[in-house]
Amino acid sequence: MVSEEFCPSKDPRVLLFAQLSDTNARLERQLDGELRSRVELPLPWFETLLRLRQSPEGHLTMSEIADAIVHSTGGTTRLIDRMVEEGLVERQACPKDRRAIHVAITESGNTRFDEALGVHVALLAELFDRTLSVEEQAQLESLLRKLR
Amino acid sequence: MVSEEFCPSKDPRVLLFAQLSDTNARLERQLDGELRSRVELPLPWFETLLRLRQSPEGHLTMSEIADAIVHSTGGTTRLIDRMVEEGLVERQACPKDRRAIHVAITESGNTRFDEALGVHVALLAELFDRTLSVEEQAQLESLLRKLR
DNA sequence: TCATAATAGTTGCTATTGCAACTATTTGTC
DNA sequence: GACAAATAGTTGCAATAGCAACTATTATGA
Repeated sequence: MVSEEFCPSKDPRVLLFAQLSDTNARLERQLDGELRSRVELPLPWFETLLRLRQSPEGHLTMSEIADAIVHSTGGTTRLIDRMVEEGLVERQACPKDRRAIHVAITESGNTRFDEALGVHVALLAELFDRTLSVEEQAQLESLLRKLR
Repeated sequence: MVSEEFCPSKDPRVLLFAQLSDTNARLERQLDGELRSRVELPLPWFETLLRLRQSPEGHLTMSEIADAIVHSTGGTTRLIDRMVEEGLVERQACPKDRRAIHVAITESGNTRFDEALGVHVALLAELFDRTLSVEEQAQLESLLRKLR
């Protein structure tokens, strides 16, 4: 029995972080499960493909991917290894810097990603629209962006 | 080059989830690093101790912990194994249900947690207060709670 | 220019986690 | 009360990720 009058474990910032972490963990778990069972694409693969799609050049270096998906570079090497093996992305030489490697989506990767995106958007629409208005969603996005 | 006019990978809900996931990942990474280097307590251990502290009874069952920290029960078993080995928590028989196990913080666990909480709160204060007003922090917490 | 430092990526090793199968106990139903 | 179903927890196994050490290439600067 440790509860006291003044309890820093109930500091509003501690609770805010706990809420952020918890909400995100549940969301990611659900999305990951859905993506795996419906299109056999783990969430980290999906996120990687998403970033590649969002990139104007159509490719990213290993380090850019690592930063975008918040992985170590070592972890990213293995992740891309697996995705290459599955034929979703390919490594290309970077003409400007021979240390660097461009990772680009393949045709097959584009197809798989489109399927996955459908599942992803459908589930997000379901979850977000059920609990938050469009204005609240925008507000939440804005607050998170500030925080980052 | 895959960018098109109409691009569902820029759907506001996709961007909101990306923002949530990214913000959380960076925060967790920083907190984990800080907790490990300053008090040698990985973030999942900290979160477990936090939940135990917040619990009115002073103890939780394995399943309650698993749910609280969003882990599988198998993963939670191992996590608690390691924490027991480190002397931070202990397993106690549950008098009401012989299948269940009560996990409680030890004295040593309380001490370690208090140190960790100091580090945790300091870093959160730094990060949150630099980017968000108190009202915004409350607003963010409220939106996340709704979403969960 | 040449040496030094910084950067990009990979690899060996280890730690953590999830899933599915399993045991033990409790609950529900007839 | 007895059997089936549900629940609590653990374990074997495999997958994923991080860290530190390493190679290769590029940038810096005396």
